[in-house]
Amino acid sequence: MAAPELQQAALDELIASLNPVQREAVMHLEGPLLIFAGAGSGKTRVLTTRIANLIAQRKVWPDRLLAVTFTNKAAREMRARVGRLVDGADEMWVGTFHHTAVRMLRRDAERLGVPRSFTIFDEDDSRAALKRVLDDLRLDPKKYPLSAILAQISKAKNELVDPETYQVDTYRDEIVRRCYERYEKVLRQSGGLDFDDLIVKVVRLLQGDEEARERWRDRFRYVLVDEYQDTNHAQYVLVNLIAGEHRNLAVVGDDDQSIYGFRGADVRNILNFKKDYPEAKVVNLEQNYRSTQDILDAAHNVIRNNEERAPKRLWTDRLDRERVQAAQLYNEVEEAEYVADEIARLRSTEGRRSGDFAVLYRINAQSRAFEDVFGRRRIPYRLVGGIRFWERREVKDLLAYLRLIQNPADTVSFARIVNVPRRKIGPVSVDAVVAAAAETGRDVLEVLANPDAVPNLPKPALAPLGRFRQEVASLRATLGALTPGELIEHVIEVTGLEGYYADGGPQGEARIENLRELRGLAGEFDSNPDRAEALETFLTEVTLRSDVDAYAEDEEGVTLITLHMVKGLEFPVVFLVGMEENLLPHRRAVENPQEMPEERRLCYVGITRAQDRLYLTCSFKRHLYGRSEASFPSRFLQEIPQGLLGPPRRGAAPVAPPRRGFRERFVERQVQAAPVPPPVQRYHEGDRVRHAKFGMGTVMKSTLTRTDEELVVRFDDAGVRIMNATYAQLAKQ
DNA sequence: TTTCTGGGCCTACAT
DNA sequence: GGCCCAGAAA
Repeated sequence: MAAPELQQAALDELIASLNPVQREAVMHLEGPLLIFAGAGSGKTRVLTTRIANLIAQRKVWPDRLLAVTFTNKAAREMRARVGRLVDGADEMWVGTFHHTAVRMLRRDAERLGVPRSFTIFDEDDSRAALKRVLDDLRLDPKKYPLSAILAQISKAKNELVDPETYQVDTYRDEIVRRCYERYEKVLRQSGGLDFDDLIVKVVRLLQGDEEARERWRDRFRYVLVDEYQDTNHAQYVLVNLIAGEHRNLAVVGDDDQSIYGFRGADVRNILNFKKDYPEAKVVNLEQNYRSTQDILDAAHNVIRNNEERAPKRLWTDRLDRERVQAAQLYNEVEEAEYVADEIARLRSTEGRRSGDFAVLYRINAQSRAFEDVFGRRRIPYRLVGGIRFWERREVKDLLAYLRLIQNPADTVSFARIVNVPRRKIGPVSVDAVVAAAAETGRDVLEVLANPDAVPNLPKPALAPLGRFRQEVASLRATLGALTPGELIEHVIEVTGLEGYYADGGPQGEARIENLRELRGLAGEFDSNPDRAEALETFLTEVTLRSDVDAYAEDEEGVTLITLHMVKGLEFPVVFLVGMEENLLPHRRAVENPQEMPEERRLCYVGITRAQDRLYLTCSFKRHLYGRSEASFPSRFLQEIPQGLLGPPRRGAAPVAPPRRGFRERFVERQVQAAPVPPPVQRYHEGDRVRHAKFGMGTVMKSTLTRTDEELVVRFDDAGVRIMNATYAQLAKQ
C-alpha cells in the first residue's frame, strides 16, 4: 500500500487529467448526481476517481459507501482501482444488486422470517419448483407453459406485486395468480429465494422494519448505482429506500445502452431521475476515447432512429479513419471463414494479436460455426457464455448435494438428486416424501428418519431411501469440519457419482472432468476457517456468478460473445455478425414492433465496442433451429449511410438490398418518408466558421446523412457542438 | 414402480 | 439440436 501522500498526489494528477465535464462529475460529492455516460466516455475512471475523492476530501469512511455495479467483474475492477488511490477500499460495499441484497439478507433475514442459511434458487430450480406446482394443480402444461408462467411471476415480483395484490382480469390471470401463490409456498417450505426474491425481500425489509431501514440508511451515506438504465422497478424502489432521504445518490447510465427490458429493466428510471431529484446535478459525458469517428458515425446513424431517447451524440478527437466494412456471405460457415480470413490478414499485416478480436452475435447458437471454423484453422478463441459450466447437469447435481447438506429443507435439491445415481427411487416416492415434508413442516432428513409415517410411500422405496438418508446425514455431519473442496471430494466418494456419469464415451469423460473442475473452483474458498460459512459463500457465489465475471482482458484468443454480455468491454477489432432480419433484430421484435428499439440499442452496443476497425456481416442463407432458410440484411445495416461503408474485402459481396417484391414478402414494409433532395457536402474538416451565438469555431467533421449534413464543430469559446448544416446558419470564413 | 426408448415439440438475451 | 412425455419392458 502506497503512503497516503503518494496516493494524494496520484489522485490530484488523475483529477487534473480529466476533461472538464468529467471533472465536474468527480467534484460533485454531496447531493444527487446523474451522469449520462456514453459508450467509451471514460466512465469507470470518473467513478473510481469520484469515490476516491469522496473518501479523501470528505473523510467518508469507505464502509459507508455503497456502489452497485452490473457484474461482479465490474465490482472487482472498481474496488481495485479505488484501492490504488485511497486506503480502505476493501471496506466499501461494492457488488451487483443481487450480491448486495444477499449480504443484507444474511444479516437481517430472520427479521423477515427467512432462515439465515436460505438457498438461492436459480432459474433451473425455479422451473423445478413451478413444475411441482403445475402438477399439483393438475394444469395442462401445453395450455400453461412453464416458461410463460414463470415469466409472469418474475414480472410481478419485479413490479413488487404479491399474489394477494396480483391483478386478475381474465381466467388465465387467476390461474397464474394461483400458481404464483403455490410457488411462493414451495419456496418458503424449501427455505429458498429465487433471483427476484433477493431484491423483493430487501425492499420488504426496508419498508416494513423501521429499525432496519434507519440502520441501513445510516450505514450507506453515499450510494452509487452504475448501469442505472438497466434497473427494474424493485431495484429502483430499493435504491430510493436507502438513498431517498439523505439524497447522496449518484446514478450513472446511458439510455441508449438499455438492453435488459426482457428482465424488467425500465429506461424511465434514468430518464425520470430529474423528476425524482429535481435538485440533481446532471452531467453528460459525450467525448469518446475509444473509437474512430467512422465507427461513432455508424453507431449514431443507427441509434438516432430510436424516438424516445435523450438527444446526444458521441464525438472523438481521434483523426485516423477506417471505413466500416460491410459484407454479405453465402451462409454461416462462409461468414465464419470470412472472419477467419480477416483475422489472419490483420494478424500478419498489422501485427494484431488474437486477443484484439471479438465476434459479437445476437444468440449463443451462432457461436457454433465460429467454433468449428476457428478450431479447424487453429485460431485460438475464448467462448464467453453459451452452455454454461454452472448449468451443466453434473455440476448442478453435485451442487444440489451440497445444498441439501447445507439446507435439508430444500426439497427441490432433494428431488433432483435422490435418484442420482440411480437408487430405484422414482417420482411416486419423491412426491410422497415432498408432500409429507410440506404437510408436517419438517425437513427432508426429518421425514426420512421416520418413513413409516409418510403416507402413500411405496414399500420398495423404503430401503433405498433409508440408505440415501444415511449418506446425506453422514455428509452433513462433516459440515463444520471439511472445506468446500474436501466436501465435494467426499460427496463424490460417498455417492459414487463418477461411476454414474462414466459411460465409456467422451461425454462421460467430460462430465467427470467437470466435477473435478468444480472441486478446483471450490478450492478458492478453502482458506476460510469457518467451514460452514465457506460453503455458504461458495454456493452463493456459484449461483450469482455470471460468465463475464471470469473474463480476463489480457488473455489471448478471439472472444466469442453475445451482444448482451459484451456491454462494458472493448476490442480493437470487432466483427458484428448475423446482421439479418429475424436475427438482429430478433424475430420476436419483428413480430412485436415495440421491442424494436431495444434491438437497435443492442446493435448500438455492438458497434460501439470497436476501437479501430468494425466489420458488419450478414449471410444470404442461415441454418438455424435445425433448418436452413433465406436471410435478409438487417434494417440496421440499411440505416448506415453508404458513405461510411468501405468496399468489401476479397471473397465477400457488398450488402445489396434484396430485389423488390422478393423482400416485401418477408420483411414488413418500411414507411417511406417524403422524398428529399440529397444533401450536398458544404463543409470540410478544418474549415473555420462563425455561428451567430457560439462565435468562431473549427469544423472537426462533416457527415452526409440521408437528409442533411451533420457537423461537429469545436468553437473557440463554446466547446464542441453537433449541428445540422441546414439549421445552424454557419458562415464560412 | 422404476427404467428405458422413441417421437413430437419448441426454439433469445441472463442475474 | 435439446427437452419432455408417453408407453413398453423389467
